[in-house]
Amino acid sequence: MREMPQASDLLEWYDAHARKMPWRIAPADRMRGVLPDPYRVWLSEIMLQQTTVAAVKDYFERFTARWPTIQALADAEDGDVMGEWAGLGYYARARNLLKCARAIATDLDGQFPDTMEGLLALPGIGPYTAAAISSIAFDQPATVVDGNVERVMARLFNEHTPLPEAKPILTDFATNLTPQQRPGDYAQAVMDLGATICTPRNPACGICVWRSPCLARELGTAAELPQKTPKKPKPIRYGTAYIASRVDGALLLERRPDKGLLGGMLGWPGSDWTEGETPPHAAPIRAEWKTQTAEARHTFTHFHLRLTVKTSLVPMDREPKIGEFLALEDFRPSDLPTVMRKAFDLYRNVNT
DNA sequence: AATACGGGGTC
DNA sequence: GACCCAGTATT
Repeated sequence: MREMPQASDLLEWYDAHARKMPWRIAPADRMRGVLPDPYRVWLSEIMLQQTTVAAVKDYFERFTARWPTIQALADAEDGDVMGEWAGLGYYARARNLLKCARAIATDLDGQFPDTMEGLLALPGIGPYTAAAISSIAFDQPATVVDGNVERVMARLFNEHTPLPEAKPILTDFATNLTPQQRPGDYAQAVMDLGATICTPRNPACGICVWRSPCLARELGTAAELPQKTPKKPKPIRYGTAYIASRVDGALLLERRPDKGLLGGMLGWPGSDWTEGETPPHAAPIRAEWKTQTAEARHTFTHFHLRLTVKTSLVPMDREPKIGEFLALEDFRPSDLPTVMRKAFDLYRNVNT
């Protein structure tokens, strides 16, 4: 009978090597019974969906400084929250963040649910995040299964079934390893292991605490696991964005509809983005438009975009057909999603 | 079961 | 630049 990986071994490694993060309570403090604020756990876990710790850190600091409690966030203006989220991506997360904060403030007396069922009922909280909050904030033995855990389990048990088909199998492995003692630290420990030792490429098997029970390590298959079904190539879409500057410095912007790509975010008015060529469209305001030589290039989840940028200087009394002028002092490029900021950088380079 | 949905890091 | 990474909601 093969030896099984022991949660206690992983916890011992974590006690010595836990990464410091602004939302994390150190293992020594957790062992004294200190638990983190569920609000901070929730906020960090939403930000960490599909996003690295390095990318999240500054956003987390700014959010918690500006909105220290769930009630403060629930009371925030939509545009302020979307602007603070700008650049972090997957903007439905920010829309759901507000929905969730308001639901908790309004319906739940400002208290986070401490059950999986209660958490899963909230907007933006799926199986992973519910388990993360349950284990990290409430120290309940829920099993987190993110990409790190999937990779660690696939390697420990040499599971070659490709994802996403393998998900239930890997979840089952992960569930069986989850301890009743210190489940919050354990959850953070497996994810730390995946992020720092059991990495996608060049895993550091030589210094892994689970080195000896790992089947892939023994068989030399670690680097090729987990298997994944191949992804489709990204098509190229084309479009045009219009940056109109009024003589007083105000800029013509529009709030994008709450659904779909970049939903709820501020952006430059423009055409739809389609394959082959820019579709027919009208300018958002009557003006003499100058086409920038360089195009803004940006890659989204499922397509590449080549955005033509047209700019103009318009007089004070001209009314836009689309969007609103935003005073220069009210405009911060950091409120824009990245593709819109790239377009603005193009405009700025020729107007300096 | 498949698709929509960002942005950053690595090579 | 091409390629890799990774949760939730919707359909």
